[in-house]
Amino acid sequence: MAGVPRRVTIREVAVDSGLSIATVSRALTGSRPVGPEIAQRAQESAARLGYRTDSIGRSLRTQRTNTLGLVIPDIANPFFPSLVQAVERAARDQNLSVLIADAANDPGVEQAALRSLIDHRVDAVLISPSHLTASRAAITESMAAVPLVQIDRVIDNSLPYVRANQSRPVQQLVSHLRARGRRHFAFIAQPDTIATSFERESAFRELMTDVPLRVVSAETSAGSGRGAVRELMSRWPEIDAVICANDLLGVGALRELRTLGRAEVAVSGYDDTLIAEALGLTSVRQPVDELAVAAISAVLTPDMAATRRELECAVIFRESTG
Amino acid sequence: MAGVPRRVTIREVAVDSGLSIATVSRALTGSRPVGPEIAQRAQESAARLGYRTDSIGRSLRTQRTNTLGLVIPDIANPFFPSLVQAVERAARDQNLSVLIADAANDPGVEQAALRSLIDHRVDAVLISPSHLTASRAAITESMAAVPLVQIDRVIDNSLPYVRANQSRPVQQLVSHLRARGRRHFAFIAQPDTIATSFERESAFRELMTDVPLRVVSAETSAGSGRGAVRELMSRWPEIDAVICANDLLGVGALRELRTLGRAEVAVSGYDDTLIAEALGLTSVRQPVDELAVAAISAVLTPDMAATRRELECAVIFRESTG
DNA sequence: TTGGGATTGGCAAACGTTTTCCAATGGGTA
DNA sequence: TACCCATTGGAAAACGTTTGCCAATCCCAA
Repeated sequence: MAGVPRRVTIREVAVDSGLSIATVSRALTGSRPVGPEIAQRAQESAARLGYRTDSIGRSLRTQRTNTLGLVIPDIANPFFPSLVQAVERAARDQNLSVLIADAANDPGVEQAALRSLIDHRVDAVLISPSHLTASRAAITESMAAVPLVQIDRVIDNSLPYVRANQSRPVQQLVSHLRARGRRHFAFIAQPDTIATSFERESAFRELMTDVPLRVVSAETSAGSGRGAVRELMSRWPEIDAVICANDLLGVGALRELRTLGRAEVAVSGYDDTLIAEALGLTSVRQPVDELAVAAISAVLTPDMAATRRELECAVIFRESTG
Repeated sequence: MAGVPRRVTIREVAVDSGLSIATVSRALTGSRPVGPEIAQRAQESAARLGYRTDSIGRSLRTQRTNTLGLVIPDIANPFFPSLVQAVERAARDQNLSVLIADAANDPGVEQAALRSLIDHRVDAVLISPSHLTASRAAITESMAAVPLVQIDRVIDNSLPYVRANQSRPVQQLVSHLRARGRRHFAFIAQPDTIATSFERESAFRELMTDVPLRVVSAETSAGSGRGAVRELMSRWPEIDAVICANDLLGVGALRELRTLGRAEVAVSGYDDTLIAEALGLTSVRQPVDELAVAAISAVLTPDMAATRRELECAVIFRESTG
């Protein structure tokens, strides 16, 4: 194949244009005014030679990479691609690139990922921690080396974060369903080491202080959702509404209820992924774009230490809740 | 917050250990043998001071970044997160990082993404092109600057690629269904500007040369899949098997068939995403891990020009096909 | 004893850029 | 006319690393 051709350097542009390297740099970056005729000469040469600033050279000098690190707990969880997309969009608006690292739900991998990002000299890190407690060490370690903000999942309130309120949507769901006559609620939870899930479950528990509490735990998969529903319905056949900690569990619940001939039971999911829309599953949409924008601006401001933002979700009602 | 502390440089390690910079470098990278006692001194100093090699300095000198660019057409398409994951795993094994760029199904964005990756001096690029024809220009442009290989979707056979055979699974599906008594097949296609979809559709068409051909086009969404099913069933009520170009369409088809009271019709999807498993939808699993490994090794070998690999998929049969 | 080769430490030169100085020019004011 | 200041071009010094060269040392063989 071609074999990659040597890149054009700023020195060659300088020679070609008869200007000094410094002047060419200034003409191209606008870091200081240059005479109009000079500027044009520099730009023309650069264009003709096909010069593109070498980001490595620039980074070495400026000590900035214009790159953001984003650590997500599990890209296979369909919520996170949408977060990735949002962060990429928001980053592009600031002329930043995004280095994505997947923790594969493993705090060990997460720690390695953080170190790798720091080694790559990212300017800042956004992280959605994989584990409520086990992620802490790596995060505090990282904060010594790079500005960092928790996004979506937050495991430490004393550190910067940008989050969405997870309890209000649960309240809205329950009151909406009560208004429509549902009385016997159940909740299918994920492991409570997932920060957001923990908050969703807590919100549900608080709403149930005066009535029987029906909660079962599940793993993050549709199969697990089905098993959870079987358990719920056999223990409490009176159940008429099931709130799930995410969409995948919701899908499993929906399917198993149909199998059991209890399709009249209301079901809701969480995260409003494609699946929810595809199946008419009521779900909760997180404001990913706003989260991304807020997180990036947070992590770039100097007084970032003060940054704590909480945004609101929107409940999307669909057929699964009648 | 802390304000990021200045990083420890190799010079400080040299001073601390009483060795020269060159020797420290060699002791740490192993680029040339050093005496055992010297090596230990260097390593101890580095460890004590918390030295981490600055990748920018290294990259400037070596002209390598140990970073791979991965351009995907649409991260919201649930197949691609699994590809991303596979590429990340394979890259980690080679001590490479992955810079992910999402083309948002837009060749314009895709071109910008490629340029951005090249500006970031990635060592190589893997790309799953967003458009059968419109992606061409940006790709050939990029190949002049960086080794590149098409992964999964291939739009130009004359350029390096690592792909999965898309027609064989369709053949297997059809013959499996025929063996089980299905006779009247239909296909729900995606836009034929998607390379893999185009191949799936072509395979189906070839199988139908002796029998009526029933194909409708749809967009990549469950809603569109439902509409497609309505159209199919009203035109050809005899249909007893629907093959869909991806899982999302399959979900839509499944749902609409149930609505129409035609749940006995067999349905298959493609890509074997979480959704397929959740709903018991027969689907086709692509060998993402093998694709990733092959693509990376391809793009790193010098005689990459010769690289053309084709791997095989596996059909995963589930309830939706009886 | 001496010569030669292998081993290994260090100096200094890159890699490509931005930016700090300095100098030169020109214009405006006294 | 003389002086000062603002403007803008250029030389050179970083940024942190790897590596080509040279030199020193050591060991072995003749």
